[in-house]
Amino acid sequence: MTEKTRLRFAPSPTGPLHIGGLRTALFNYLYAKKTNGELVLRIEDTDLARKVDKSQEHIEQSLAWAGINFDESSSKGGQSGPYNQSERREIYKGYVEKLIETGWAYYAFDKKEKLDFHRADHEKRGKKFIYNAHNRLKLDNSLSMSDEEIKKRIDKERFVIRFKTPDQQEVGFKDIIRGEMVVSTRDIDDKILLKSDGMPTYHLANVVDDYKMGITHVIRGEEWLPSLALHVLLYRAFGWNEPIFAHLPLILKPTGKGKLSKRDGHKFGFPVYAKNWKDEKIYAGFDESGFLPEALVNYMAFLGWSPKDDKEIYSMNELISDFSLEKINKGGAKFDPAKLLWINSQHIQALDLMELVKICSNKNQEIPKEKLHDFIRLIQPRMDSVVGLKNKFYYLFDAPEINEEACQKMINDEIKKSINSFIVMLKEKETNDSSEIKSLIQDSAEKNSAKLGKVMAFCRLSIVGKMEGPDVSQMMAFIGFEETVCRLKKALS
RNA sequence: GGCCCGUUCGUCUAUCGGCUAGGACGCCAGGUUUUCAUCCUGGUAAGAGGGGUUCGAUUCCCCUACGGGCUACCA
Repeated sequence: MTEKTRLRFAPSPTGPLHIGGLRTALFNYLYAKKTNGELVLRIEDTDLARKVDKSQEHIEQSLAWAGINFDESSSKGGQSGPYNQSERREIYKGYVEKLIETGWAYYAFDKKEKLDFHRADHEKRGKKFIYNAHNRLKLDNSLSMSDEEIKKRIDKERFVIRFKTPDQQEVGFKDIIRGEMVVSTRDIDDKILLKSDGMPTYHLANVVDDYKMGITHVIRGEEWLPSLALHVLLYRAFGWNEPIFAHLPLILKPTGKGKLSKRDGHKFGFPVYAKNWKDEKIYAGFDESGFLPEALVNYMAFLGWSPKDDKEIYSMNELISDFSLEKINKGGAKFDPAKLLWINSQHIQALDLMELVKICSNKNQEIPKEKLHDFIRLIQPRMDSVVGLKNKFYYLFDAPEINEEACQKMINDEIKKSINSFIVMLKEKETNDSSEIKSLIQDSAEKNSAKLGKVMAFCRLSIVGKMEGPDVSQMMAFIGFEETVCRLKKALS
């Protein structure tokens, strides 16, 4: 029983990797690491028509950015390859033939139009057309044909291979998150296993690959729960032990209801992708929007999972050590951009200054390199994003517009005198040292019997244009005494 | 429509029959900083509804409501 755990993340390359997929990948990664197991990246590209160029690349880059590393994948190699399902046709073909031999599958020649008609017709009468024991003998398949006829037809006709769902049977199985479940085969149809283009459907490919790749735990989204019974039946038809299943709750839209979709990010004004995705438009990624990968990972882990205690700010390694499948909950979780931002700010605050400077350096090219270090030191406590810094703290680079009304309101004779004497002292001293500047302000306020708080406030208004920003004397030191004098004079006039 | 899954403060969640229902984000108020932010302290606010089971139900069971997922030669 000391079998090594093996997990997999198996996205389909039909577009960019969004946060739901990333969260599934993360939970697989966390559990694999937690149990000293292995993680496989498998690409489920069996639908040629829906395959999107650059998608696989985007998926791999996103995962790498988030710090989710794989032991085996198409780019990394491994013992269980190939890792793209499109390269595994022969494997599936072999297994599906076994199913035919053992009577678990059969050929079907039904035309799509005919099936569509049955479905529409049933719906009209308030019924549900289901292709299984209920009516399969009335349809165009190999179940009522001689071997000879079957051979003849598969030689010249397009066909699919369907699973022969057992009749009226209760299938029992277990999901780690939901517990025991029972489904009647009456409600399961004879799913297509092999499509007419020779490609497997998800159900077949998934089961075969999970078996062939030695997967011990399948952690995937809740949207797969309805087909779990089918998958279990497939394992049993092959005579294989099924892995342990865990179906994760869905990530929902922040407002209203429903599964968070790819378009929602655009609609609500926050990213849903790890990294930018370009097609006709550019869809923002968390990376390019100023989120730290550790922060996103931290937030995602809390969407559907919680630790034993109240700790909330986690590094990846801490997540690994505290993670457990048992603490995953059942209900869907709404995506909350405000909380993500807070977690991001917490991770930024915890960062070493040099490291933060390095990160910001790449993402804020418009800020002169020689100023970056002092700038970041100044603003770190009020950062919640690592991009758009110059825009947010523009007054540290360019003189802001003077708010005359506010200046008028605030000023009086004592303050005016204090500021003037401060200007004189500053010009004389020519200092850019913040503590020296601070004592100059104090001196000038004292000499003119002005309240230091008021003088400070007026300085702030002059430097920033409004009542925000870092410490006054530190800002003055940053913009330099000449610029400081200039802004103060402007505010006085 | 059918099948499946779910439902605790606005949001993420704790509670595994004893609850004055705890924490975090957000919001509000105060404090620290003779300035701003960080930070600290406090406040706000919840177990969908109805039946059972039980000495006792947020917790277990049933029904209803609501939400979601699936229902393709998509994954």
